[in-house]
Amino acid sequence: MARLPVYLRTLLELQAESVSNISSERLAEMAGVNAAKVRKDLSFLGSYGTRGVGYDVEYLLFQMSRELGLTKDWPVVIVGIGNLGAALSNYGGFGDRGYPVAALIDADPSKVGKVISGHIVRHLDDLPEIVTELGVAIGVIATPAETAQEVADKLVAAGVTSILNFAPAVVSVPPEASLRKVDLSLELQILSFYRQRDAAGEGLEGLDALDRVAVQKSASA
Amino acid sequence: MARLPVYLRTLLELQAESVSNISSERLAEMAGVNAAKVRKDLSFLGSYGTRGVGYDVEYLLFQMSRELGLTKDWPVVIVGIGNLGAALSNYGGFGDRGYPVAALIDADPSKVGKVISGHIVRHLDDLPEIVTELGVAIGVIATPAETAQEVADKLVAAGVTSILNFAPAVVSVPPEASLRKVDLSLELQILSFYRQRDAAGEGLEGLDALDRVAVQKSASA
DNA sequence: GGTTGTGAACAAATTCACAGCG
DNA sequence: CGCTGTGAATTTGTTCACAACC
Repeated sequence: MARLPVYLRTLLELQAESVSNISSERLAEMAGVNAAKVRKDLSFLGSYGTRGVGYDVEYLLFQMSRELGLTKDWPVVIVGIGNLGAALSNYGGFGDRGYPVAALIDADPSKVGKVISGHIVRHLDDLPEIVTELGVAIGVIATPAETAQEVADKLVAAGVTSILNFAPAVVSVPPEASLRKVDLSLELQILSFYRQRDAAGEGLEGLDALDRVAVQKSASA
Repeated sequence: MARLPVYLRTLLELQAESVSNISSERLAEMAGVNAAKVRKDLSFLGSYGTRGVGYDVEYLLFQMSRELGLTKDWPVVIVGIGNLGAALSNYGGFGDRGYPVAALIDADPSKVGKVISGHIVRHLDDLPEIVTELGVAIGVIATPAETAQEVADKLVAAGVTSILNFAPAVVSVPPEASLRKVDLSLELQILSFYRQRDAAGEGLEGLDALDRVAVQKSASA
């Protein structure tokens, strides 16, 4: 369930504020969803709430972290050290949250050996050894679109079955692997599409109330 | 419709290969979706196909670009020049696709005035003037979670009604604005969740066939 | 013959609404 | 009495299947 991480984040905020107990209603409000949905989603993990009272923040966090596999680190390898790859390797948000960058990979010999954000760039051919040595769990594809599928295949062959794809291309993986994608220009195109619609109608005629609610939904989940 | 940009990208590939005509079946295969869905989605734009023949790539591209608002540039302002903000400003993918970075903004006086990726960082207080001067259409939030809502409010107040949020926080905007979000750690958490499930079952018991198909779906759309 | 466009059938996701429990 | 957990109702999204058309 793609919404669990959102609840997790909200619960962490509550914990930081020393809130010990929370109702589905308040949690829903903070997470920006419907209360019934929160209860359905949480009941998927088991019955961790107390009727008439709500959910114990601490206990729910524990159960959820366990379920989300956050009790251990998941080393990440970034393939494709162009602008975006270099940017991601320098982005602290991964390591802080249990996804340390274990290695940087590129196929371009002129990049191999360079040090970027404290990591030596290694060659794509060494991928199998790197994965084994460093226990890589997740592969991030930041290559141009043309090579994305090839890199995905090599990641899977090397035993990396969780892949996050930033390349603007349709990539497919065998059923034993999981793939998620983030396409930045695609997000911008969707935004300018809605913007265009709004402007065209000089108001909101082009978009009905339901569409407008949809606009506010997550770009990803 | 969040799938239109995917079709657009596919059509651009076809155009590059000088393919002049395409059936919904082939287009569906390339875009990784069902053929009926392609036809439904495209018919939403109008009747641009020819029965027994297919769709004219060039003509469909023209109509789609118009619909997606890609006939003009949409200047982008990036707010929050930390690791991620700096990374995004240096990422060429925006400008290349019609979303030039018009300005960089931060609230930290020690960052204001610095030159990053060829842009002078300006102060958040100057946002209204910057938006008007440079015709900013889209705001990208790359601040910490705590300030994301405040920045969104200021963007909307300054007249920026299309916002892409990278901060790991729930941000709400008034109905006249559109918001999409990209949360990188959230994507990783979802991936490690699936990975955990796979490992737990030592096979695929924890996940049925339908779930596995869902795993391969887009992380965003 | 081949392919679109679309109503009808189906499936999934969301929301409602309330019984059951603390 | 309040809030969870969940079956039923509703809405939304997808896929099927075929008539209409080139």
